[in-house]
Amino acid sequence: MQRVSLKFLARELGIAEGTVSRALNDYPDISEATRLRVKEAAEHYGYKANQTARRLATGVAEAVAYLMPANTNALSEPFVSQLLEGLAQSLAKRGWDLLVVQAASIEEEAETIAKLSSSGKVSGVVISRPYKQDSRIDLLRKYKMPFIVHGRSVFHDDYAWYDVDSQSAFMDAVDHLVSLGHQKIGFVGAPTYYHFAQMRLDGYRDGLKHNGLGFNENLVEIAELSDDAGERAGGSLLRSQTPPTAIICATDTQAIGVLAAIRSQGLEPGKEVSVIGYDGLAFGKHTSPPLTTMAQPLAHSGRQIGDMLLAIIDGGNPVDYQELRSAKLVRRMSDGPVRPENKTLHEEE
Amino acid sequence: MQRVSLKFLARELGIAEGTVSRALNDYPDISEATRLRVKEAAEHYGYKANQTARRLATGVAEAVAYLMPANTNALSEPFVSQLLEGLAQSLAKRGWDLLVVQAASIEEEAETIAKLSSSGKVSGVVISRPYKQDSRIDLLRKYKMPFIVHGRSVFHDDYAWYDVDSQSAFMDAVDHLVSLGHQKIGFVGAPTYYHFAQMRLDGYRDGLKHNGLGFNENLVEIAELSDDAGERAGGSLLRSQTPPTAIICATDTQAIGVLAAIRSQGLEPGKEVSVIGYDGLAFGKHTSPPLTTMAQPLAHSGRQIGDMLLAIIDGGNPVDYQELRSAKLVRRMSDGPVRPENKTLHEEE
DNA sequence: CTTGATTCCGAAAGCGCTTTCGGAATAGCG
DNA sequence: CGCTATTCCGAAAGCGCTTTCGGAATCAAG
Repeated sequence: MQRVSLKFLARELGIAEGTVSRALNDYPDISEATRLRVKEAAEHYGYKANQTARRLATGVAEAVAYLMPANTNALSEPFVSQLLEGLAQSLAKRGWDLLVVQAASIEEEAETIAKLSSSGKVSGVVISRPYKQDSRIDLLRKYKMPFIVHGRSVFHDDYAWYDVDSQSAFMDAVDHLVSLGHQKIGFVGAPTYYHFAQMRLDGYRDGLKHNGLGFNENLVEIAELSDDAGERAGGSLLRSQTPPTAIICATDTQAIGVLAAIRSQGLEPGKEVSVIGYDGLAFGKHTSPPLTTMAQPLAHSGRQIGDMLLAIIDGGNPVDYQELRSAKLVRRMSDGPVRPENKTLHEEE
Repeated sequence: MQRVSLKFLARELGIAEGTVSRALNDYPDISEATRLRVKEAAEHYGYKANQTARRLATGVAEAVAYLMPANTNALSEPFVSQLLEGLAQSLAKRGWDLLVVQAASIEEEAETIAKLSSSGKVSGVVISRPYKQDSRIDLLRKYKMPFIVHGRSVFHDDYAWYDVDSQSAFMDAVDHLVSLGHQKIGFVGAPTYYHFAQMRLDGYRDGLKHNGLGFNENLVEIAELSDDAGERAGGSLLRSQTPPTAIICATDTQAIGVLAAIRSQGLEPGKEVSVIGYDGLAFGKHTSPPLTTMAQPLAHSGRQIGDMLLAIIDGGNPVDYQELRSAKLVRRMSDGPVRPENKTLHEEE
């Protein structure tokens, strides 16, 4: 495959291989004249350094890995392709590669990371959606592998991360609902081994307290990250003795399930029961009704994360690379003022 | 990073490096005894071959690349993460890597491919959504790089591909609509430089003919692959002199735009105007009304594609790896029997 | 013109693995 | 027991590149 090698170029130019290499890499001990000569020849013959050989010689992998979340489902992970896109772009500026690796299961993630760092095929990794205590983080640290976490774990002081402040986002969501007159605000959360889930729950509690509302555990349900799970959780909230007039969900995916649950109770989401999601997923525009959500700015997060990782690989101190963005409310149609006590169905368009 | 090397193992065991290597790789000229001894030691010390070195020595990259579609948008490409997931799984069985590469623009795709094959860092590539004449395919062929196409181009006899028969899917969609009494069936297509777009359009025409219906070019609109574009296209169809009573869309993403267009004309999708999408995207369950669609079986397409690619890299004849799946109608709520001439609005729940 | 400092390049030693080749040790045969 | 097959392993040559080291050639300075 590799037609023109260093050796070929060297022979062609009548100079030593090492010289060609140094010329190409702008070593200062090469005269301007031969540097030019070499570069021209390289251009002319279409020389591309064999990356594998270079890697072996230099010991730098020129590649980073993205650890795919173990059990993804298309509905809940639209962020993956965006993230990848941004990452790839960021790395491309340096000619580095992006590897996508996936552990077969949670248990194998440790092994996957071990293999990744001992094989030396990447010089950095990024992981998504950490748990409260994430063994992946410990491992990465132990192996001294540069990494950045897309999200945060409980103790996040000593590594690099990029996260959105979902805690205050959920406070904002509560504030918003309270300003609409809601008092009984339900919460559909995610499994709290995810730290983001804990933070969102905390944000919900904080919001309640901040508005002088009490925390009522009958008003919260924990559900998996799927529309179906959201629907079940929403249903049981609605069927409780004191059903909420508004429900905040940890993710948009769950929220659309809640929308369905509300409808199946014969209630109208956005009118009789408000719901607010989190993520700002594009398809929320097309749900029924369109989903009000706390949108996170995932536009260029991939690129951002890539740049941060590169900086750390270059020797930057991970602690200097901790970035907290904030989400903002995008109102669509699933939230509205609280209704009078006596619930009525289907009375108006 | 790499603590234990071949050399280390060899010294530890008091045998030659080459012997260790051959033992590990199950060469027949190694006695069972030493093979065991070596493997145990490897296990014990946690030896992992340095992949870079191995690649350089063997000349096989042990990696394949996925060429990300140039301008993705989260709504239209939920398939990417699924595909990647399957690909990664398939490759993992062999310990190979999955690279994700993205060309900055269409123009640079050629260069990207050239670089990919001359750098020797991958032994195969997969591309998605080919054009009718796709220069990427020509290039890949020219470089003798094993590849598989996710989709097909016009001339698809001599390379490997995995595709869904959208042409007959669209015939089926027309059949279905006709059986519901529809005669004026509109079509929102995709730009026909995509071959899939052409095939879907053809399928639509075939379906019309098959049902004795004439092709009326006023009933077809071509739109980009986005919800907004779909909405515009749907709107102009609806505002024409002979508005369709049903609209088939080349993609689900466009279809949800069409749903919106119908509503904004004061019409009720699924009742007054039927719409059928294509893709079977999960979020179609949550649109309003839930989207009827021709679902493609993308469940394990990634794994399938990975296996095919591996087979070709192993020397398989690409022509033997052409796989055509079929899509099937999943009825949700956006299709229904044709309404009487005089359109009435909002008359029933 | 000699000497010491510079500039520039060739030679060679790796990086960690694979693979070929040849030969020592062992086995099989007459 | 001598001879040819086998079995098994050590040695060494790469893979294509980087990087160190030293020396030839050029320069500046005395």
